[in-house]
Amino acid sequence: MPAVELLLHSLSQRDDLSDSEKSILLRLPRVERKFRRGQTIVASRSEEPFSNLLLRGLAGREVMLADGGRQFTTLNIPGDFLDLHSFVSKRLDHGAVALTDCVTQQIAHSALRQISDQSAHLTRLLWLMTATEAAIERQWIASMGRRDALQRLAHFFCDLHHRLEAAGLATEPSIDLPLSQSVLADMLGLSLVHINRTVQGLRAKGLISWQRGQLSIRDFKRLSALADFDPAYLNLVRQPR
Amino acid sequence: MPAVELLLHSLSQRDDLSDSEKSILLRLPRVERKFRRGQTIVASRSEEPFSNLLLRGLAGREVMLADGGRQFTTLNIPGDFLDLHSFVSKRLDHGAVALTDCVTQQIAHSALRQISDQSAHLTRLLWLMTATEAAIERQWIASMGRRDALQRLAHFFCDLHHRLEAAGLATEPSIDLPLSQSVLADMLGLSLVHINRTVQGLRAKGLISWQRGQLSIRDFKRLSALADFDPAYLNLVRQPR
DNA sequence: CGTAACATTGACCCCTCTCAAGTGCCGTGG
DNA sequence: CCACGGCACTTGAGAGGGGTCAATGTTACG
Repeated sequence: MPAVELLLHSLSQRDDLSDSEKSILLRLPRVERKFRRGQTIVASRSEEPFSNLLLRGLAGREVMLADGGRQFTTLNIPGDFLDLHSFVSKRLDHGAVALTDCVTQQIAHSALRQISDQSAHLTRLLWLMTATEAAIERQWIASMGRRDALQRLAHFFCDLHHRLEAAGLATEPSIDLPLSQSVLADMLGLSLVHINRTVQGLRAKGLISWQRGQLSIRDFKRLSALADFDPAYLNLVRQPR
Repeated sequence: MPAVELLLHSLSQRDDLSDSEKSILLRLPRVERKFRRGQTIVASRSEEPFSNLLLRGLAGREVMLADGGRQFTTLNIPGDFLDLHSFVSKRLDHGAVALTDCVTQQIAHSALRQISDQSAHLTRLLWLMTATEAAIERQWIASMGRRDALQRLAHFFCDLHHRLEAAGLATEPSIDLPLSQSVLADMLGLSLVHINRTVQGLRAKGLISWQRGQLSIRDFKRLSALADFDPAYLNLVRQPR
């Protein structure tokens, strides 16, 4: 499925799109690019004249600290923009890294600018995308501040599963998660060793299994309860915006 | 200074505004409301038909956890919208609380809708405001994940001072910060006791003093270095958007 | 001058980190 | 077909940053 249809799917879940709006999106000029795992998709502080829509793979927004520490602020899935906000902020406050092999489509800011000038409604929906990402990141803050390692990991898995499901990429309780534990550590602000023990903790409780890049959620109810997870922040409600 | 002029000031720092754009902002209908310290300004999950622009006081965005834990995700200062994103997301993913006595101006979503339909440029600038807030929150994540208590507090003070300065509310190295340490603890994801010891740590190093609600930054250079602080994420650059 | 809210201190504990080894898997080359 | 290296995962032991509990100062204010 081409990335723009993923985008269309994602927007359609939040509001109705007219035929002309759909065709504006489908006719968006875009340039496809491939990245190997570990490659930087957009460098921190760069000022590119386009935004990247993720078509395949998983990517992360990373903030590097002076002492070499790394912290991811989001895990992006197909259908997400990695840096839609650079359309308005121009300069990126973080880097975007391919966590698996990735395919993106670059959409020129000039094209987004045309949408912005011509369709107020589409503009609001794109704005909504950045707002939803901000809401996800806010939950992330709550996790880092007030949830211990077990709850934090549980919340991460719940969030990810819900988003993949909404994107139509997780029909079953099982999802593709080909990430190393060291990446997970930098997502959740924990050490590699402790992530390992925490994953084992969730396995021991019978809440998940995770092997060879396949994550299965064995008991969604108990996992959500442990994580104090409530998907309301994902704005998955279709209504006029 | 009326809140809308604070808003105008804030937008003007990021791009030039035409006279007609200024007058659209200045003519925005708005309703002033006062809140006492501790009052909820907007309840979590509420769906209000307006957004709140903070005119005076300090407010926080709070996420409550099931176990009674509280985590703030942002400290808002005068000129900030507390919930501009509710214009597009409709339902709020967090609460907004008055941390001191506050005055806000409520701006109806219908009025924002008119701006959105009539001025693509102003819409992009409002969008930029939410994007900048998201960038601030991303730094918050990096802090919670990878900075220890001392660095985290230092980063918080640097961020706050820069934002107040940009808003024209901190001409000197000294700023009003009438917050209790218990609020700070919930901002930074630390315990009250540890915040107390950390504040004393910064004082002992001669980096700050903080008494009777007055925070003085004694050595900005060393404080920034300690915190690994770089204000680029605040988007304080005037350029076409 | 009594009370409430906030700041400070001490003692002890535990969650998570760091350091250091060891294991298992897989692709490559001999 | 096996040896080898690399990478990710796992495990153990010890240390420390930060948490909790509880008491004591301090300040503001009615």
